[in-house]
Amino acid sequence: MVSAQRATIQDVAVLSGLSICTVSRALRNLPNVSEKAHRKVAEAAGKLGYKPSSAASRLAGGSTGSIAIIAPTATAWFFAQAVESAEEVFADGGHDTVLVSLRNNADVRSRVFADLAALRQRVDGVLLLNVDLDADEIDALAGSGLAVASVGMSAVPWDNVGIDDEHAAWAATSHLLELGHWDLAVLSGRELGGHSVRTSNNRLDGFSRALSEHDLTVHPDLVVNAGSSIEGGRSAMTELIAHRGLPSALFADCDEIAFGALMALREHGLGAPRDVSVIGIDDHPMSWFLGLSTVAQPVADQGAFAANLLCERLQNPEPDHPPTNHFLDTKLIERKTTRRKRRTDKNHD
Amino acid sequence: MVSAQRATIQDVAVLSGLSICTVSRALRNLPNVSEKAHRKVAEAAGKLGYKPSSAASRLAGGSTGSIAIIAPTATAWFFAQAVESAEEVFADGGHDTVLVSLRNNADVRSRVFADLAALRQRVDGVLLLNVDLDADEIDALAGSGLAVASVGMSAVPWDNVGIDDEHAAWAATSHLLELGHWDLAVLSGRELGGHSVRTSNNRLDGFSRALSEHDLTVHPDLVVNAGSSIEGGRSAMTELIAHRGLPSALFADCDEIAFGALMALREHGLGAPRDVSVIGIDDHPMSWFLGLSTVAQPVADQGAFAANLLCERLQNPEPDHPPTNHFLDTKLIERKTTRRKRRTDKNHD
DNA sequence: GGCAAAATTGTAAACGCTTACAATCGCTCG
DNA sequence: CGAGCGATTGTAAGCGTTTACAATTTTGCC
Repeated sequence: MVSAQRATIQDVAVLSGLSICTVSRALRNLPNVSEKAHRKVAEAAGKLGYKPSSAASRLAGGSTGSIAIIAPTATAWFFAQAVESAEEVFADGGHDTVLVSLRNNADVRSRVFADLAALRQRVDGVLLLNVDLDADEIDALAGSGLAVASVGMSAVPWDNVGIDDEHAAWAATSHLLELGHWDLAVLSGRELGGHSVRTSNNRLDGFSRALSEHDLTVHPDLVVNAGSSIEGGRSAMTELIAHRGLPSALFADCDEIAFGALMALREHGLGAPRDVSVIGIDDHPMSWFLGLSTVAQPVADQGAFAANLLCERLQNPEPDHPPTNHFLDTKLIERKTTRRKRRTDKNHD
Repeated sequence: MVSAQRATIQDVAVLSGLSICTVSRALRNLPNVSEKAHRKVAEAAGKLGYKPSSAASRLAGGSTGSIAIIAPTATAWFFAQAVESAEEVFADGGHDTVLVSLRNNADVRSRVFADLAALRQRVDGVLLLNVDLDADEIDALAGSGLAVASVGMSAVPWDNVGIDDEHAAWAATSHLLELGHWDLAVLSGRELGGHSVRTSNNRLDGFSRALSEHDLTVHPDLVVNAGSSIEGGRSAMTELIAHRGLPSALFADCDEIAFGALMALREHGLGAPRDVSVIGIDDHPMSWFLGLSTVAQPVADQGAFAANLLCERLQNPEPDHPPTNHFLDTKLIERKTTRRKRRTDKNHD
């Protein structure tokens, strides 16, 4: 079957008794190929174990056979999950996935978006994970000829899937508020190495809304940037304690930040919920163990869903049905790091 | 500078007043190009913002400009770290990185290794992360024309970097033994979806050696497979407790497994070190917080180091200096989940 | 049965690069 | 001063696809 040398479309053409051109069309399911030709080509290709050369295809203007996943970082739990699930979908669809980590670095990010033509040359599409693009970048991407889908974005001219971040944060914050806490701090992940994170901004909005519904306003001293990692949460919490003192309750942008915050508390001889109530978002596998209250979100589903959307667009590029936006459900999980504020709780002023 | 249309080598040739061929050679630093030609080409290329088309290059037999990272899974902490650090090195070296997750799945794995020619067509090299290859696969890879480097392998005909897994496990186990524990169980990650994991096998060896140095032997009932995740550790521990009862101490193949084990203990109303001493390997960011004793290893360094080795091989393929094998240091960190066995400790038989 | 239109198939020219091989250049040396 | 040689540069033939466009076959209808 499979010879030492890779079979080319030429071989398939000869074996099937058709021209290269017809073979090419049959292989890509283009119209104007007879049933019979289709069969012959399929058979010949199968017999030869033929796989098209993505290099040649790409060079001639066809598809590249690969898709880029662009993520702010690859190490955070959320991204690792989303990347893996998307990679699986891509692989099953016959696409290679090229991983582009922005490494929380503004330079890297601008370099990537500065030369979309270069990217276009190497991949057919892009899956964006929680990258906060400005209007120009959105336009550039949309007009680049690349198929695009995203996770955790909004108001973008392509398919998107995510959760309602504003709502999730609102739910988490409201939970705190309903427990009687009013001196709330946020450990936000909205800024990461010079570029902002869409979801975190939305979560911050949800946080403010919950506050204002209780006639409270968010005090700048009480929102501190924490990156999006355990370490980030730890140092942000340390900073918060040092500069501002302990709040009554804490909303962490994601569970990993919350973990870091819990660590910092422990380092100060403090704990949740005794000294502060703490809530996160994610439902990381460790959260149950730590008793962390959180808002659960389906992460792998988001990655896979968006990846599927992208694959579909790639398969039939014609039908210009408008971009869709999907929200997956989240759920408040009350565990042990949040509790009703007591009169005896320490609290300044 | 940069026109709407991408500059081709042709454009550079015209602008520099040289032939395409000379430009091509100059760009790739091949011999037999005069100093002057070099300068002219560099200048023209710079002015045009020229970037070679990887598709064309690849098709014509040149490099593809990308490197594959093959990992058993992309979600485990170790792999996410290693992938990110390697990706950074590759990106800085001008390579795209295509991520191939074996998804803990034997089928996926054999599909990948069955058609290395296909892979060769799409990437210049491969970075293997803890994939346990059999002799045939090693030969196939080594003879595929792909540049190869690996993390966590050994006895392979290409550059490798890792830690001394056998020693790390020996150190962890010896620590347990020295604390007076002799009824030891292992939560091993050596089998993952039908293919084995090199490092875990080595760690198991280290475990046995430590045991035999104390005139103990490993009992089959006491090594249970745990995959390589928190969930895996949790269910493995649950199984261990159910089928065999609590051991005196536990060596977990990695910290995540240990986390899972701690969870399972908690679910049974048990805890470490009160009811079992537990130690892992990694020094995951959460380990400090949980007081997990462990053997720390530098993960990002391993990924970056191996990636650099691979890039170097790619840059000058000629010098056939033999493959190198690098061991990075590990360090036993004694925290709170391990303690001296007491006479009052529960223990069957 | 014959003709136009529609459907199918084939021809050949890109796509942008690498690389044998040929051509040229500049020297050295007898 | 010219042959001869090595260093440099150029020519042109691929690499394996895609895709206008042309050629051919089939189909529908009168």
